[in-house]
Amino acid sequence: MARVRMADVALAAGVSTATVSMVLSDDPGTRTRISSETQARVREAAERIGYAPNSVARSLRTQRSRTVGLISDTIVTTPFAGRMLAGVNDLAREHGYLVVLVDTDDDVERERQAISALVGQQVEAMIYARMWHRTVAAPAGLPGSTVFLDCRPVGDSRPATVPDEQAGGAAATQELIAAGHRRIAYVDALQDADLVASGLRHQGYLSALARAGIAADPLLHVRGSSDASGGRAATEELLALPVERRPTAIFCFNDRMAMGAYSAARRAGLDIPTDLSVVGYDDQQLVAAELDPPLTTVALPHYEMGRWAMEVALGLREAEPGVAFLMPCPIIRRDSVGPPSEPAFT
Amino acid sequence: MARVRMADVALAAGVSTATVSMVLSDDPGTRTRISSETQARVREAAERIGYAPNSVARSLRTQRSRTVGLISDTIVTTPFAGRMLAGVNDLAREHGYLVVLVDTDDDVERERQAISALVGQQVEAMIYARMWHRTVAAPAGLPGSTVFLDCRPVGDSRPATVPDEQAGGAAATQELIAAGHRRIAYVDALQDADLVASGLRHQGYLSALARAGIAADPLLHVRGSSDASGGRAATEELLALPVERRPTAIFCFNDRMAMGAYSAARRAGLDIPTDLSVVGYDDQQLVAAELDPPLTTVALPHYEMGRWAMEVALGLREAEPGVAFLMPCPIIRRDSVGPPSEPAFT
DNA sequence: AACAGCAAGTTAATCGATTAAACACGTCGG
DNA sequence: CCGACGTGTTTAATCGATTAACTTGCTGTT
Repeated sequence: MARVRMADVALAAGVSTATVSMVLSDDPGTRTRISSETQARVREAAERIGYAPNSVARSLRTQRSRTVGLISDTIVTTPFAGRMLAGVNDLAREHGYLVVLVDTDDDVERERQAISALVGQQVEAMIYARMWHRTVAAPAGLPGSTVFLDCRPVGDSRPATVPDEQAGGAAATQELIAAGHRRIAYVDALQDADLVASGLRHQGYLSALARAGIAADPLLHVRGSSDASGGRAATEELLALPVERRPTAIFCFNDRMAMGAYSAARRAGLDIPTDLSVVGYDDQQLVAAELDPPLTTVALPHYEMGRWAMEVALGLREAEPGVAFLMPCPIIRRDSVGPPSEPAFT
Repeated sequence: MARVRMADVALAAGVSTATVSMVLSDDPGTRTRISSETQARVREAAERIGYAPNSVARSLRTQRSRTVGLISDTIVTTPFAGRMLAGVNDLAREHGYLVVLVDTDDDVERERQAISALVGQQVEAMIYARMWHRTVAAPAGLPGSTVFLDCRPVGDSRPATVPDEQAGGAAATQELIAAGHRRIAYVDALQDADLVASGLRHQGYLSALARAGIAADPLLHVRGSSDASGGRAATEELLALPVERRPTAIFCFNDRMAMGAYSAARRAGLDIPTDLSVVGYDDQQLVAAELDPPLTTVALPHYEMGRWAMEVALGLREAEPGVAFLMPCPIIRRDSVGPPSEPAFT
């Protein structure tokens, strides 16, 4: 079961390995032309004895591995990972690259090991991905050709891309304003310096309100843990407000909190969207679309960010140095937004 | 920015590259012993000039790449992928292996390319994963060391692992029987030859019923599309039954269908678990636990299957040839199961 | 004195492909 | 008839590490 080498093909075709190499890597750059007769003989022989090139040897010789390394903190807990990976992977495949994946589980020592393992593998580029939008201190040892995905490296001018959370927050809020709402709550996550998304979405919310000439009511900015139970508790707090201060619409930090808002509304006997409109964030797979009614939400552009990172990594696209590329977050309209039940007057 | 090679270390330490190689790969198998003085000098030099081994060259020489290939159909659409990948990846890391990931998007031509690319990369083993439990015709070109993950190759004796769906279906049903239910429905997916899980879970359901001496009522086996809307429609069908034939508990093919069952129950004014008990399947991340009330379900052992496949691939575990290893599906108890509202009499 | 035995290294072949440079053999213009 | 040139192919160096086989210089034994 010994693998068939180029030398075997050369032997079978009665030529030298140089000829075989030139024939099989048939780019026009091959200096000299091989007679088409010889070419045919070589190809036939290669086919017949089942030759498959050894890319390890090729990589060593050419110093090009056609491989990129992807370092991520956790592929495990987030369903977004898939979309990001898919973006990276699709682009890699389209250009004949292979992706070597390492998950560090957010452990600094593992990260160090992963980086040196990938550098040792001669990866041509590296993508450093976080599964939640964060600012990070770029770890040592990352090559110059590193691209940061879903994180901003501090004091580092290498390319990076993150979602445009602020525009997304504004779009979500605008969606509610456009439906006629004036009392719009923001159900935020708990304060966390690492969770940059929370603050940015809030800024988007405030700016959309300001643009529409609506004064922000601090009572309508509530917080909870960023899961269904937190969203439910925060929403219950809002619904306990005296009726004239109560929101007619809420924008939730994420889809899981929106699930909680659905529960709270249901328990209060409120129908969505008749009595309360809800907008989420993330467009979580198998969740947002499956809620009853399906949730209007803002999508996190993971697939697009993955592609972008890979394009930059492969040098197919220039990135402005020093600033993270803000990827737009499109709003996904479903059925959880309607006009306010009592028309809003100024 | 030229990479530092072993020759540079040798020069810096005043020894030959052979010595450097022996020192740095410090396994006891190194035939001759190098004086500890020289060892120290080599290590110091390597450290000082920042030597990192070139694993491409090493792989070429040793014919061992310490790399395994993972071929999957779709990492994109399923949130399970992460758990499977995590299992594969954790084990790889623990043993110093790297994972090269290729997603074929279920395209035969891409699959062919992926296989030959991985073989060319000299991967030491290959894992062929499907994201949904299926039977597959093993594609040509896969090396003997391939392990099948979440799929059964037909007429192939290479190792494979799939979830023990039948035992899982029985466990879910048993959970409801133990709570006192006798009229237990199975909300199944639509018939689909490829979806082996559906039939197996149904068999488990039937056997648990039989074991408890409960006659299966064909009216209680309904089907719908395998998402929330299908689950909802199927559940509505069940709730439209005359009260004495109506189920007091339902076992859903998956968690998304269970979400639909929740909607249907809610709209019918039924409380879960007081008026209706529900058990799901999959333990879908960020879904099952976030429902209100949190859903009791059967977990798909993706992480464990990923580890198992990698253990077998690395030769750390023997697999019985010709039969797929059935990985147990543990039941995850949450709050959607309670006693039937009217005590069940025989 | 002769030599076995060992410790501590070194030399050089090797893995499988790529590629610059050399070579062999026409052919053609002057 | 000679050299210049073109065409088609081969030779051999190279990528960076590993490792079998060999060298060198001692020590200890008979």
